[in-house]
Amino acid sequence: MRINTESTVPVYLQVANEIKKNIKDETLKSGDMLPSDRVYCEELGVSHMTVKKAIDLLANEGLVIRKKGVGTFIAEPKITQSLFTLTGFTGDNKSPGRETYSKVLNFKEGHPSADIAKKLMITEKDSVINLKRLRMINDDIVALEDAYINNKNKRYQEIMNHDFERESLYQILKEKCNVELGLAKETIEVSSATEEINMQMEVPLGKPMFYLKRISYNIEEEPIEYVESVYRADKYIFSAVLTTQ
Amino acid sequence: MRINTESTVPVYLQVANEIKKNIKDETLKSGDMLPSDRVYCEELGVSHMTVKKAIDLLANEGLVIRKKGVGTFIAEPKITQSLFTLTGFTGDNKSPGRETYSKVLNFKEGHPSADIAKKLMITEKDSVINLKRLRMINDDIVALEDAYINNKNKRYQEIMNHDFERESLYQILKEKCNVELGLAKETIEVSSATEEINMQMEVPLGKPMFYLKRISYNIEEEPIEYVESVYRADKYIFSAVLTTQ
DNA sequence: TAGTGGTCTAGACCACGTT
DNA sequence: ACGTGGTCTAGACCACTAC
Repeated sequence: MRINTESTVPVYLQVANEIKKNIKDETLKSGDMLPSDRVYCEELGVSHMTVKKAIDLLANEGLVIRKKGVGTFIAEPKITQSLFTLTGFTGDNKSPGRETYSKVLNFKEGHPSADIAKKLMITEKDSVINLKRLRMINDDIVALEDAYINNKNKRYQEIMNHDFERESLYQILKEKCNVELGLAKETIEVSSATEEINMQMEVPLGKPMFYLKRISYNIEEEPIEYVESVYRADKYIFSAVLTTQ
Repeated sequence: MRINTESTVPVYLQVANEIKKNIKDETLKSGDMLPSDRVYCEELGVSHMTVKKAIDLLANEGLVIRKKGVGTFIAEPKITQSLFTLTGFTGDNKSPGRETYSKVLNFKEGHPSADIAKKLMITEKDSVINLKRLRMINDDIVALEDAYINNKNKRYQEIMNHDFERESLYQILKEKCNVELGLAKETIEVSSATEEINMQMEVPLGKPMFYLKRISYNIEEEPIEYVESVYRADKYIFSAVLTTQ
């Protein structure tokens, strides 16, 4: 690997591109540890900050994973998840060699904020159930899901009797609450990891993340659920099937 | 604005959060110019690199726009585009006060690469039409679209007679080539701006971008078009309507 | 010419995980 | 204790834009 200091291409980009090539060539393979930042510094005659900027770029793209105090590793390929089915996380990711589970961070019944009430088309005096879960695949935290279920007239109180580390919310809604979900409206944008996300998802501050918002409706077109989710953009590819209508 | 050097929260994040607050408070409004990096340095007693890191974070989220040699400005709200309709860019963004147009970067008939041929289910000897366009909204470049149209047996040769700075590809396919599009399969991921994107879209290197890939099929389920697009993640929100099937 | 953001350095210190 | 990545500095130089 050589650096061309005459080039108009910034040094950090030249470094990033070289490492990218090695990943595509499979000179560096999934799981391999990269030489440390300091090694690159000496080898290329470049400063620490410049090497860091190069490798951080790759980390943001999900090509590489940085572990503080350990090293930098070539990442596994991204996970593809369908946007198009309402089966939720558990259903979407059931495939061999991939174990999915959840960690419940918050689970309680209460009253909605003005914002949530509006989205569920209920009042602030009605009941909602908040279920906040970390979503894991093979011990990696890949998403944080914060769901608010429209529990007007306590009709879905049954939900509180279940354990959502093991059970699927959609399945309980369907089988125990007789909810037939119709459609859902979703938005997807990119933002960077906040302090809260940094703490709870163990993701570096400022890393680009997918932010999804979804309102799910039953077949009577009544809003049942509002969810805000954050997915790791370095691990996820979303897929969708579009129609001409 | 004050910096707490005792805090475990990095200085650059404290700076970013303070500016974020000012944007949400509307102390700083859409279009306003921020104080320059150097002003923040002096005011906060912090180095250039640290201030830059803070403001770059906001730029990556699309809250702020940096213009070299000019200054940093509060951004307009993001644009929402539906994933769910196959009407394409022109159709999606037709709304009052928003003028959309395209700049053609490449438009020619030829033979596909092995990769493109496979996706269109044709051979490398068949004909494809490549149409590469910059997509603009009110003079801003918001996307780069690189489309390959399956022109096997030269059946859609008519396409070459049109001007796609003005006309819509989907409309020509429908009206002039009698193509009835059925469904399309799309994937969405996040990656960072390459050198090519930096040059053609006038976007800073390494900025997170949406990368979309789409294969569109006619109602006989024959692949008609393969498109790779790059959208500015700081300007776009995608929306979709999901069904239980 | 003056001011802006973008890149880069050489060195410092920290927090973390492994040994 | 050692090596890792993460943060920060003080200063340098560049390319770009506006005046």
